[in-house]
Amino acid sequence: MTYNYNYPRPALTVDCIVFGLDAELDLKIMLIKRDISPFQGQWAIPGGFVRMDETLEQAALRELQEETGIQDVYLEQLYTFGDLGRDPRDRTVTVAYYALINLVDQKIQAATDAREADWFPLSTIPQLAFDHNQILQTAITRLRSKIRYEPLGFELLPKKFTLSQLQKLYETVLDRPLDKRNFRKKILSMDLLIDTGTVEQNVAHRAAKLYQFDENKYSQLKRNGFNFEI
Amino acid sequence: MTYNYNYPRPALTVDCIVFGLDAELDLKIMLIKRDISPFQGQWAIPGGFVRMDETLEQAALRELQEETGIQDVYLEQLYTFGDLGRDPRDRTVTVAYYALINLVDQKIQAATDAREADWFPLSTIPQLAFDHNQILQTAITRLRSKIRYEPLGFELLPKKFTLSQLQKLYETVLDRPLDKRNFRKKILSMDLLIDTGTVEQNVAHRAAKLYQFDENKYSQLKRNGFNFEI
DNA sequence: GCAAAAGTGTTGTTGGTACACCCATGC
DNA sequence: GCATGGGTGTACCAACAACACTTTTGC
Repeated sequence: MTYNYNYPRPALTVDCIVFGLDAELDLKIMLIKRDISPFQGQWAIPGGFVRMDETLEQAALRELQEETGIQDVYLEQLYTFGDLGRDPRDRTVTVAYYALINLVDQKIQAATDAREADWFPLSTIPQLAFDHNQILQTAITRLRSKIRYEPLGFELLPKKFTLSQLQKLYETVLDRPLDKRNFRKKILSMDLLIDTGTVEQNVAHRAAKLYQFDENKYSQLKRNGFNFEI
Repeated sequence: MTYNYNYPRPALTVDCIVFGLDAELDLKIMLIKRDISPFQGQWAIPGGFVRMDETLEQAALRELQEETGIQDVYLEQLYTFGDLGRDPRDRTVTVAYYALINLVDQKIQAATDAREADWFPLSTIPQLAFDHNQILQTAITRLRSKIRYEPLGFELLPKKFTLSQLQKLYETVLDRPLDKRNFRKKILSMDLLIDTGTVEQNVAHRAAKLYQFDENKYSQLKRNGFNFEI
């Protein structure tokens, strides 16, 4: 077909699944209570319209900043949803992203612009506005498969973390137990963790070593064909 | 932010990378010569505007049908591109898809609506309109990684194929040689190929057995946690 | 001294890789 | 009979899985 700019256009939004890992290593997502119709009073994931002068990623980052105060976050495009009935008022296509953050490092205040917002554990997600439950499901599936071959886990943990925390995170996301010795052997053999020389504080048992992910080394190895894998 | 439907909207298109495998097992993509501005006379991938009454996937299928005559094709969403300068005339966001077909089975006529269209081997892709080279690069990367853990290869081959054809396809896409005995051992051990009992015809050497991919068995195994992998 | 989590090696099994020759067919 | 690709097995090695006890620390 030929280009013709006078056809009616679908509305275009971005929406964002924000995964946050709390101090107890529980994985949560941020939801916002809608204060207007449609789906007034229902929970939804943060998002909003794409402006003419910003890229899709810029729009997602801006909405996150405006609605949740989140900044400097790992963000990745997830999928674009465009089914006909997904917005009851208008034809709306949304480009979904997902973000990964650590709730201890960032101290996100859930509600910044007076709207109600909160973190929900994955086990207690209510019915969401629009097709947001479907978007969430897609995000969980993506996270679950991608964390096995990309070092996404370190985006969810604090900068310095113990091997047990890392293992527990993988067990949470992959939803199955992992053998402690084998896990440590595998992770340490990749030689991508820097021993910070410090240990965790204020624990009622032997203090664990704190490690940091070596991003520089990883991106160098990756260029040479190395594949991260758990 | 609140919903407001009166903001100006970006134009929304779908574009599609069509991978086709020819009789010589060369991987090609379909390009169409643009007959209007912008990028008039340059090659581009098929695509066009999303209508208000069709989903994104329906739009991609319709454009493929209109511009290339292709029907009944494996189609998957690739990525959504929305950089500001990608269309010189207007803000345009495109949802890119990729399709996989076999050129022998389907006998695609490249040009159906009088416009010039042709199949290009990946080694001789010209400079394309818009950001279509970038989209193509993304599609090649996706195909290369996904063919290793999803049975995409069978979408590119004819329904009945020999093990050598399958191996050559994998060598083409992965861009490295594979060991014949190990490849056969691996593939046959998954027990997903049906021996059709027939052999290829008119070859000047020992005729190879023809196999078919067992889709039913695969989707059943997949539900039980089986992972295809080459 | 006890509770709680950190840390550490070995063995058996499985799957990957490397590798070379005979077979069937058409001409 | 020769050229062409089809088809087959074994041996070595690396990675994975299973598994239990000692160490450190705070109380």
